[in-house]
Amino acid sequence: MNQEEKKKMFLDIVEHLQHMVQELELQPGDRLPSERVLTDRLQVGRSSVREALRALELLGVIETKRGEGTFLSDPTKHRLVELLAAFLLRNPTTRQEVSEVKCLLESAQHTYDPISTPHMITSDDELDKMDKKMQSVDNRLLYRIWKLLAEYETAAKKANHK
Amino acid sequence: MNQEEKKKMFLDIVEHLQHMVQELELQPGDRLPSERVLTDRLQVGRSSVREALRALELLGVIETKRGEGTFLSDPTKHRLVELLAAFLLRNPTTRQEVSEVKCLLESAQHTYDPISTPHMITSDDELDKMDKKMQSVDNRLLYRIWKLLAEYETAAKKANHK
DNA sequence: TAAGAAGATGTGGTCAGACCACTCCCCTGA
DNA sequence: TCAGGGGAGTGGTCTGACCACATCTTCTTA
Repeated sequence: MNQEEKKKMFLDIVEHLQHMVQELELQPGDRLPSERVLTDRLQVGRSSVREALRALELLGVIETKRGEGTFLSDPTKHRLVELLAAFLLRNPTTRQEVSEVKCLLESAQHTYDPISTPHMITSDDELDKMDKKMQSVDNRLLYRIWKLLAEYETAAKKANHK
Repeated sequence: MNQEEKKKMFLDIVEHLQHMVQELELQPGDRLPSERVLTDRLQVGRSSVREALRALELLGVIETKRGEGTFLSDPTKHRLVELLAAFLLRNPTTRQEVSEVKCLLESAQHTYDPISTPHMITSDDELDKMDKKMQSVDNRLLYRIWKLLAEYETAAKKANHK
């Protein structure tokens, strides 16, 4: 049956906030409704609202200032990198791998060219092939980072087409 | 003065949990202490503990089962991408940066050579210069990933010398 | 004796209320 | 005019109280 109904409150609230940001077209720096207002509007306990807000804060999606309120934060301040690290570096990662990826990034300072976007991947099939190629490179860390970025790019593309 | 002290409780707890996982070498599927035990052990309110746990749950780091407990989940199942995507997608700069770094990593499949580790950085001074260079590349994501790896590398080196 | 029922215990889920610390703004009085 | 005080609003935290659910224990009964 519909055992899907039993979603957790704080997840509902996270979704609700996502929609709110989208529909009101809130910009970075804009203020969100206060915790008490949300509590009242959503008819849930304040603790549930806070659990949702704190989760988003950990992501770096929002910022809170005591005595002032909750604000949508600058998208460039997301914590993708730090959180990434917490996950990826927890897996067995050799220093060798870290050094290699680091050197690879350093090479960018010479070749960097924002204009050229060589060979954009378009089809799922193509993405699959690239995945296999990347996976075959003997550096798990490299692959994991790439994979994550690829997923992110895919998600971005979908949202854009919409 | 040290106004840095005023870190938020739930962030402290998140860190504490990260360390706990690391030091006890908990594996995916292992159970974490119950909310009440953590409350007692850390001498904080249960609500603060829950805010930290819910944040980690949103990330997919942990899973909770009512009546049973809180468990460390499979790191590959994190929900970083969907979550961040929902909020950050509309920022063209972010998207651009993701694509660029991804392409850069893809270039590795041709040039990859595990043996050559060109020009290992050794001194702090050298690291500083490289930092400035990387920072000047017009891609914040690239810089942040590099920075993180550099820090990791440094930490690993120290731990090794010790 | 063995199977089932009932209770005890422990866990996460949620809510309500109470303070605290801080920021902002308006209003008063010198 | 302007410096100061105080109220109102906001996030930060703690406590206690339930509920729903899972597991283990114990007791009852066939």
